[in-house]
Amino acid sequence: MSDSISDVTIAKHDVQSADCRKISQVLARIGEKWSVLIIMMLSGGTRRFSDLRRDVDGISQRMLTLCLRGLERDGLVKRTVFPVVPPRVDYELTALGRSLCEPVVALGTWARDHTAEIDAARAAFDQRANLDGRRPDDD
Amino acid sequence: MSDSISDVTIAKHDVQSADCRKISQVLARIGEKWSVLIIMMLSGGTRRFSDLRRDVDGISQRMLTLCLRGLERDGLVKRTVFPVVPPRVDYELTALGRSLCEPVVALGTWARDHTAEIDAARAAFDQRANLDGRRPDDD
DNA sequence: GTCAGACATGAATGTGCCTTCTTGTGCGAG
DNA sequence: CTCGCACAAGAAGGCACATTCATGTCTGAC
Repeated sequence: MSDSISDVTIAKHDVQSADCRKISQVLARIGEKWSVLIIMMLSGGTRRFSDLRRDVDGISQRMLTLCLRGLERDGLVKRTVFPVVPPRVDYELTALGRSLCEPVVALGTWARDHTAEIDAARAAFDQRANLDGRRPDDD
Repeated sequence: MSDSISDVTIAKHDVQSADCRKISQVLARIGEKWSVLIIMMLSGGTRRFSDLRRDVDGISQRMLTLCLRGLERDGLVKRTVFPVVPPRVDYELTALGRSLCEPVVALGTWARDHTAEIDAARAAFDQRANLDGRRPDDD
């Protein structure tokens, strides 16, 4: 195994996996618990903090703040502070954020269409694991 | 706020957010660190454990095992054990797993195309945060 | 007997998201 | 003065994924 062959192989592979790793990072971010909910809500237009808070079932003020901050940091969301009292803060998707909606919707469509299959697979897997009392085998 | 209006509003909203939550769960799963790498590798055809181990830079035997088991449980991957010594175990995408590749690739394309923007947004956000020594404002 | 190969798993630890609870800010109303 | 409003943030703890290290399994070769 000469260095030149090893370099070529690794270099080629790195290019591929660098893409995959970036995918993975993006997925990890938008896969955070509240991200998609919030992105999809903002896809309908600018919303103020309290609107979002009320409409996202189960989210706390704290989590909403954190999530919005993360999305803002990624450039997906724009935050607008109004110099009024009581304070008012609006959030809207940026162009980047809006461009993310399509692939997210596509993935969401896939998830919705295949939920039953995934759940069934999990149930079957767990049943096989329980029956065997160990790792299920295919032999 | 009568019960009927409240019920209608909540019911309608739950339907939407139930979808979003399922999306979020799926995203969280495939957003796990190694999932996409492994899915995309298997998209090229059946691979044996040790092949995957060698080709995924940085993954340990342990993490590969765990990740593959998770994907198998979700029905995305099929595991085939050969009754030979030394042991041989092959993994391949199921039809479900293959159907996932398209949306994942679409999202990956988006991520690759917008990496620079996200990175720039992050840098800008962090710089604003540092300059202000506090929460950046848009006023 | 030991060792190797290929894969799976147990145990302990680290990390980061998630959550709850609490406090802070800046004004106006009473 | 206290309280309310709308939003942001600090502190502490929980939980699950990720990691490292070690061990286990089943055979064949030596």
